[in-house]
Amino acid sequence: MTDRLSVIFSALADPTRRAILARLAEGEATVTELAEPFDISLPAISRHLKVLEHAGLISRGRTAQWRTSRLEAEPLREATAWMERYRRFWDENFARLDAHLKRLQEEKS
Amino acid sequence: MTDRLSVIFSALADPTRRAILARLAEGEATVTELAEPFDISLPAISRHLKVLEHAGLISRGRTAQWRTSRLEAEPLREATAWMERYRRFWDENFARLDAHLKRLQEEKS
DNA sequence: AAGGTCTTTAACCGATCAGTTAAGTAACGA
DNA sequence: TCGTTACTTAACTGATCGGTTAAAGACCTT
Repeated sequence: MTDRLSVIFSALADPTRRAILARLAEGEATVTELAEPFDISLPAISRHLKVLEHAGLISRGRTAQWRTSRLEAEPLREATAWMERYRRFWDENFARLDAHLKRLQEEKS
Repeated sequence: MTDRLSVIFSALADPTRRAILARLAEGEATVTELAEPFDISLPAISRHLKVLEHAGLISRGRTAQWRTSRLEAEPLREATAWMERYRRFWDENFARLDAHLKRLQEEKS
């Protein structure tokens, strides 16, 4: 389980970690702020953050004694890209949508 | 870890299971066929299939002594939908793309 | 009914996971 | 320098995970 996608998906497999990401979508936050909504200890949160950081889903900074976390969604793009391969299996309008996206691509160039 | 998304993401967190899904994208297959590329025992594959089935990522049928698996990508749609919330954090062209998709929606109605 | 093929279940094992408490580290403020 | 706030590391625990081998089902063929 050393590959990138596995690390990303298993980071996302935990509801606490997904909730942390949701919170971070609203802006940077310190460890204590992130811990506040949960009924688990700070060390537990600290390790969740380490998992998210390891997956590249957050980056961390230090300001005085506070360690701030910041959302980095690039891994989500990778995970989404992997799933896109299966889009035709669920999306009836895939062909149409695909055409639109292709058009958009062409517009850009 | 009883929620649907967690079950889906942890099913996807294993490379063997993702490879099985990739194989199934090419069509239905029996357990032995699915096991063939891997260097692990049949019971191990059998349990991977149970995990995928439990996540709703495959459905299974019986034909004589063969149990065929079939890709069901709906959970991938759900997972993608969850990640979409973060799209603006990675996709520079999100606004533009979003506009296009909205236009597509309106066309449909 | 007996034997063969395909698959699952059971029992076990070592590793990893998510949590705990207790102790350690880092930076500030008096 | 001492105390306080913020966070991490260490050591432990019980549960889950991914694999194994051995035995049990399920269905076909003869």
